[in-house]
Parts: sequence; structure tokens; C-alpha cells
Amino acid sequence: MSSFSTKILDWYHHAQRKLPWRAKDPIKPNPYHVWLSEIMLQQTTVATVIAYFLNFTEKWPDVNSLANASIDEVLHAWQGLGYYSRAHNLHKTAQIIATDYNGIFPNTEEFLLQLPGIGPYTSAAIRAIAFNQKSLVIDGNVERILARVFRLPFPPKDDMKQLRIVLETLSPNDKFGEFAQSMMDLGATICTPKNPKCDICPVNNFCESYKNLTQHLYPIEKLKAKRPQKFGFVFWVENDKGDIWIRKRENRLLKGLMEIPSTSWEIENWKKEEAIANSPWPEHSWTNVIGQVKHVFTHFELYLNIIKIKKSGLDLEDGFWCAQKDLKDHAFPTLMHKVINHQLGTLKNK
DNA sequence: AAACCGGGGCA
DNA sequence: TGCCCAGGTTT
Repeated sequence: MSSFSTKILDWYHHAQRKLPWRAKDPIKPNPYHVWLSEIMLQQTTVATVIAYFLNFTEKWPDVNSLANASIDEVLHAWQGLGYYSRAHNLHKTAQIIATDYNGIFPNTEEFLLQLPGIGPYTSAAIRAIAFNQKSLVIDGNVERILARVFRLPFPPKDDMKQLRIVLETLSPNDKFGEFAQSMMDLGATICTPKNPKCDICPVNNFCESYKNLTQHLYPIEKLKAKRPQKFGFVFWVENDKGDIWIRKRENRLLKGLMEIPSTSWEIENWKKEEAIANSPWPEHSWTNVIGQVKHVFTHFELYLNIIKIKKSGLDLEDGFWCAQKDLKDHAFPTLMHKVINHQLGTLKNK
């Protein structure tokens, strides 16, 4: 009787899922590609990541060239991908590897964990996939598979130690990188959150929940808190030439990205007069609200009211005029793309 | 231990 | 529209 790992590795080789960061067989994995893809894939789907990965590797073919880029260039290439602290940490880590490691990726947990943006998951993934070391790679896919195979009676994140123990019992003694990737592929394509395709699953013989057709009951879920709503105003300022006043965010949320100036975002909606009093230009006569934009973050829903003035010769320190055709050269979060699109139509070159 | 941090895909 | 997701850092 075949083992779990034999079955899933056979399936993995047969499926031959082609992803741009995956090395083709005789060629060794490129640690730079593995690292870059793993950072991009945090909280982000494969379909979204592919285009960003291709663009990054074309712009910056190796870790040294990425280290030599400016943070603004990196943020611009990252815009739309979300979780922008990943881009800051990516850039910092590239510079550390270029200067402290002579451009060579470290391959031990001790050194990998010292790099910004690399925690236990990413360290394990890099060691397995880039260096074929034995490590226990546990992401959301693997958690879901383990919960179903073993009918785990608790939400997976509540006991990571137990997860490592049961994963160990399924793991092979070689092909560590392929096993890690095969588990994540299985979770992404067969052992999916909804409607898992158990009838064609290569390891359904090993799955205790499938034996009782209880796979839909696993993993056990935690209760989630409801997302609060927040409200703000954005101030659309144009001069005679049609240029737009923009500035760089200093707040921790969306730090380093550009914005159309806005109030803070509060639980209570602003009255228009209060919002204006808190704008950089409280003395000017603003239009009524000319548009509204909704954006959902992980932890709150944001509703923005847009108001507008036409003004030239502003003399503020925290921003600058940007011609409409040059907006594409700056890194805006998707939230601000919605505001710009509302005013100007589709922003080109997004 | 819990809160914080974005966005796109999909039913 | 609501729910899902290839985590790490900060508090």
C-alpha cells in the first residue's frame, strides 16, 4: 500500500502545474524567485501574483538589482498588491542580502528569520523549496488538508504544535520541496475551502473526514468579529492647468503610498463643515459632496465623500501638484485609484 | 494572545 | 454582496 506522500507526489508530478517561479526539472530552484514569490503569495492568490512576479523579475532579475532600486520604485511596482509593509520589508531584505551576504541567500532558519518579512512560514517554505531541506511548511492550504485528513477537533491555528506533529507523520524523507508544493497545490485545486473535489483527490483513502463524508465540517472555524464602518472626506484640489494636489502618506496604514488628501477615518461620519475645518485648506469654498467611494479593508469598511475646489498657487509643504497624465507614475493604493477613477475615468497604465 | 495590515476572486 | 484566502509584525 502506497503512503500519503507517494500518492500526493505522483499526483503533483502528473499535474505539472506551471507557475513562473517554479524551476523546470533539471534546473535548480532560484532562491531569489522562491523568496519573491513566497512574499507576494502571502495573503494573495496565485492568479493575482503571476503578473506582478513577471514584472518584478523583468525589472530586477536578481536580488542585487532589487537592492539598488529606490523604495518608491518598488512601491510603484507593488501598487495594487496590498499589504504594503511587504514591499518595504522586501526592499530592506534585498539590501541586507546584497551587502551582508554578498548577494547569496542564507539557507538556515537562524539567518532567514532575521530578515524583515520572513517569519516561520516563509523561512520553512524557502528552506524546503529553494534548498530542498526538511521543514514543515504550514500555510492555510496545509492547515485545511490536515484538519480534514485527521478530523482535527479544534481550529487549526489554535494548536500549531499539533499541526506540526500530524504533518510530520505524512512527510516523506526526501523531495521536501516537491512535497511542500504538492500540499499547497492540493489545497488550492482539490481540497478547496468550499466544494472540495474529494472524488478525484489522490489522497482520499487517507482522509478520515472523507470516510464519513464529513469533510464539509472541517476545518472547525473560529467566530469572526464583525467589521466596523469608518468614514472620511477626500479633498480634490485642481489648479488652472488641471493638475491635482497629492501627497505622501505618513500614517502607518498605507505608509509611503500617495493619496488625495483626506481627513482621518472615523467611526462617526463627518459633517461637511467639520471635515473642511480639518482639511489643509479650511478657508476655501468647497463644492458639495460630488461622489462617494467605498473600500473594504481587512478590519474595517471605509466610506469616503469627495469634495472639490479649484485653486492655484497653494503653498503647502506636505504635497505637490501632479499633472493628470503623470498620476500613473506614482504609487497609489487601490482605494485612491477608486477616487481618481471617479473623477477622471480609468487611470491609465494601472 | 490579539490586533494590525489590502485586495482580488468567486459563488 | 459576503465570504474566501500561499502570514508577519506590532502591541
